[in-house]
Amino acid sequence: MRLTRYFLPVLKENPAEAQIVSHRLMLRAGMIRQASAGIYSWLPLGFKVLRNLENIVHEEQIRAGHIPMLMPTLQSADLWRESGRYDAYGPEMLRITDRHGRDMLYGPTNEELITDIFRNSVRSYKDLPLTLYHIQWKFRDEIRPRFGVMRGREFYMKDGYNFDIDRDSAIHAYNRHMVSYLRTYERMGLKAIPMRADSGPIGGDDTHEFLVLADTGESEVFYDSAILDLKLGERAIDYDDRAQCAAIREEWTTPYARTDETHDEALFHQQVPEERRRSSRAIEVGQIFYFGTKYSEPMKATVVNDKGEHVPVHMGSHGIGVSRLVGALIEAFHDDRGIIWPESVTPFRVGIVNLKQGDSAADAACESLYRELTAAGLEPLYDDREERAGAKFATMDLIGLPWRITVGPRGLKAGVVELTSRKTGQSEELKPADAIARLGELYSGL
RNA sequence: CGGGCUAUAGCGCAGUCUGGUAGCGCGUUCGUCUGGGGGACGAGAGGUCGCAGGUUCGAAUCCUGCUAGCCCGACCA
Repeated sequence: MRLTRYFLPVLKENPAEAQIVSHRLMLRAGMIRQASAGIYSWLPLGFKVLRNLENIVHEEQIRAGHIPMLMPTLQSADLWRESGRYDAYGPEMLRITDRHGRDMLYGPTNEELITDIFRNSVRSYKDLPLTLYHIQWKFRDEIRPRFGVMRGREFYMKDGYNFDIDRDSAIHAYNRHMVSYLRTYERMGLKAIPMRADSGPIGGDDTHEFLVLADTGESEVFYDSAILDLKLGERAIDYDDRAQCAAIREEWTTPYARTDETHDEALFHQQVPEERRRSSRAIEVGQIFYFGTKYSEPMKATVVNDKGEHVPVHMGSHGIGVSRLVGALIEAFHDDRGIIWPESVTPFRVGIVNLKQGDSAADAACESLYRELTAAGLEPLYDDREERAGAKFATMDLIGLPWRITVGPRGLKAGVVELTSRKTGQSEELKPADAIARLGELYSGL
């Protein structure tokens, strides 16, 4: 993409309403604009990041054997009356009446709808296990939206629902989700810690939240620093292997890690030596639940088991806040000049800065780099504006592309361009072809 | 929902107390010079002063009502 043909309305000054760094940077980098309280338009740059995150989530869900679908944002109140949550959910649920006077709602979550779909189509235990998910906009009419997309009223969320014949099988689904979530966050470059949590209005017995440590987080957390060393890395995972998934859950949930809701100071001291005790702020980016037959019983979602008996299915639900993750990533990866995207989620893989627009050698070198990077799938953003070097650098630093190729007459005389890491600020001078090859290596596997 | 605050050009703000030609910085447009970290000079464009009503010869400014947004708290992916 050429910057002169893109839509990137960056701001030099901080908008007054933005208090925390991710909100400020998303506004300044032209990623979002507020439409009303807690509701945002996603401008092209922000939309690209959102899509990248969504793709990672899809890939990891599908890898775990979960099946994508799409449910509507608007739902009928009838199903919610059936589960008893129409009244229980309270004013946080946005209620709407259609022209016929029917009660509708903008879905804050989808347990009822998915359970309805399931019970109308699945009859036999032979169709289980089944995990369906979708990524869809949700609306929760928060009392006080804030922090930009981290705490919006409208938000984009992956929510999935597993249906299993018995508790053991549903617990495997729970463990499998934990593993796939760990992998998802790891791919985004994030360290997300599963913590024992409260189940809240969704209800259930077993639940973990995934938290990313950040000073601006809304939750207070307590954990054993040893958990920070855990990594899935490249290990082969068989999502059908119950023992392996259970072992990974064990590995990640053995070290003490709890939110303030479930924190037990005495237990914390008993289990964790003082030098490894940590407390911090953190951002919740996902949660998994096992809730057994809480919805299947009232909504009569049953299957026939191998003995010919009708039994309610065991369910769980699992969510990843995709739009919130954009904010969480920025909270985790930024400096005083702007955002620093991990390679796996960056909106463009490399920025090309032409230091002297209009200089025939510089222009030609940039055009050729632009063509070749594009052809190599290394999606570049070419700053071809008539701006001075400083302004171009400032823009690149702000929007946070991990790599930058700087092209100027001075270097071109020696036949080199400069490849710079946004993260470290370190540069190396390379021939253009070598810079492209180097970027190919840096992005291999992504 | 309790407490605090804000609303004036795309963004950041002054002007409101004490009513009288709507301003500044950044951005933006055109031109010239510049050219390796938000450059300089010159010339422009851009505003129903959140909305409605009232007081007044005259309202961004005073009065009344409303709306929207932000911050702290309780609540939440």
